[in-house]
Amino acid sequence: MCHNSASTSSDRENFCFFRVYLGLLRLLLGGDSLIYSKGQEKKSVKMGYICDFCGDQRSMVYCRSDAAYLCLSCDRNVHSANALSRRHSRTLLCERCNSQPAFVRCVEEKISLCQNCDWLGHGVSTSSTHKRQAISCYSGCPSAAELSSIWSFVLDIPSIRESTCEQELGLMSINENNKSVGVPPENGNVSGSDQVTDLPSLDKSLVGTSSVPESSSEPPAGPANECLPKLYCPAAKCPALCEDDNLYDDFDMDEMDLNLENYEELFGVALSHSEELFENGGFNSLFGTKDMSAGDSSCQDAIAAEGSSVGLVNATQPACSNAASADSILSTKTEPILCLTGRQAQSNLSFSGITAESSAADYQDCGASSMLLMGEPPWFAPCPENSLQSANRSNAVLRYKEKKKARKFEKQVRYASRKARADVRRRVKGRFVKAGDVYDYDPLSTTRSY
DNA sequence: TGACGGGCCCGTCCCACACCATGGG
DNA sequence: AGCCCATGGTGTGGGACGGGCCCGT
Repeated sequence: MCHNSASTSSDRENFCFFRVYLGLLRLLLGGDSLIYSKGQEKKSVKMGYICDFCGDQRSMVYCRSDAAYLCLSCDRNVHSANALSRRHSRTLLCERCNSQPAFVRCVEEKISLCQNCDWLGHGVSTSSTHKRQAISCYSGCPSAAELSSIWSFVLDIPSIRESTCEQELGLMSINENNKSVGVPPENGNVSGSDQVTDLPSLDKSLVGTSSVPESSSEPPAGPANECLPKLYCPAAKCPALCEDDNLYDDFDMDEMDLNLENYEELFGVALSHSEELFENGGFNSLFGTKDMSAGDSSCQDAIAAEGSSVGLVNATQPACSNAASADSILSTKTEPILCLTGRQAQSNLSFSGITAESSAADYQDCGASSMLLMGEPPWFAPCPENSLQSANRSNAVLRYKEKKKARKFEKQVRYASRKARADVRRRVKGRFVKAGDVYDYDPLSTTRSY
């Protein structure tokens, strides 16, 4: 049942705005429960939020940008409205509390859990040894099958498996990047992307470091790397983003802004084919010009800033981190599929695959997330402030603003002959005058006829 | 009575646009 | 043969912005 399948595109766009407004109301009124009627609140407590859009189905995913709880059908419907809504990062809802975004999936219990529920369920019991997978965010309008490609367990979830709105698949494309956080194949037998049983390196990796040797210019070998083949970008292929710490100097905003044409290609074709481009080495073309230009200038700036801050860490990881940054443009936010045990690094884990120190500012600059404007949701891990990176970012913003201010939109003269004639034409108060009439400005002699 | 916040007004700055005659396309 | 339009410097209108003032709490 998909009662809103006939809703118009404008309905869906209006819904996005409505969700931002609703999210603001939620914040102002002090909690979700105040938004819902008593009956609804009761319902939400007992069986989870109902879909904010159709108000009928149980919500399955949470959209941060819209601050919306949606069933899968409405999720696709709403987020297929336009290119911007397709970029919204969504994730599964916690199957235990049904109110917060799922953070990991317990393989043993086959249940998706938010941080709190994960902590409550696995923190101090024998179940703490349960293998758990980090749950990826996604954007675009993936089908259940596509979701299963980023969440291997997705078909375990009946409501996803039974999703009935497949008719809209034509509108949808998933843009996953399967971003790796660089967990090394410690035991040498980690198969696929799932079976990592420890987290010692996770902490670092999630804040921008990488277990990949710095000197390596090739994708790190090993099974763990298999989760990022579409994302990895050799430094040589994206020098502006990867090569050195002087990222901002190489990052030419002018070029970016001058390539703002052809949005259709940017958001339509390029977006849906980002996966191909990654595979075919088109990463540079994506991030070097067109796709990055697709974002607004502040967004580009945010990307540059984040790229720089991450770039301080090492030369390889930025390729991934920048991709993760740019995924706000490419609509490709996915976490690596990791299997977690223990409690390590939990406090540093960031939702949606964005490092803690970068996510807030980036999203705010991009204007993409109403959640950020309204304050972090309670499940959002606290962001340890890195003063150095903040300074770098501030400097980058300043440089960008200076550059933008100094930018000259030089007029393209199509007819040089006309320009030559205009350059010698006499004027009165800037206006051309007839030949022989009095003038107050002669470009050739600066004399006046009166 | 002083402090504070919000609303209103005014001055300044900035930007976009119209205006003009002419001649090449 | 005739129409269209691009060309550049200046004036002008309107919006943005900030500071000051007033009023209510």
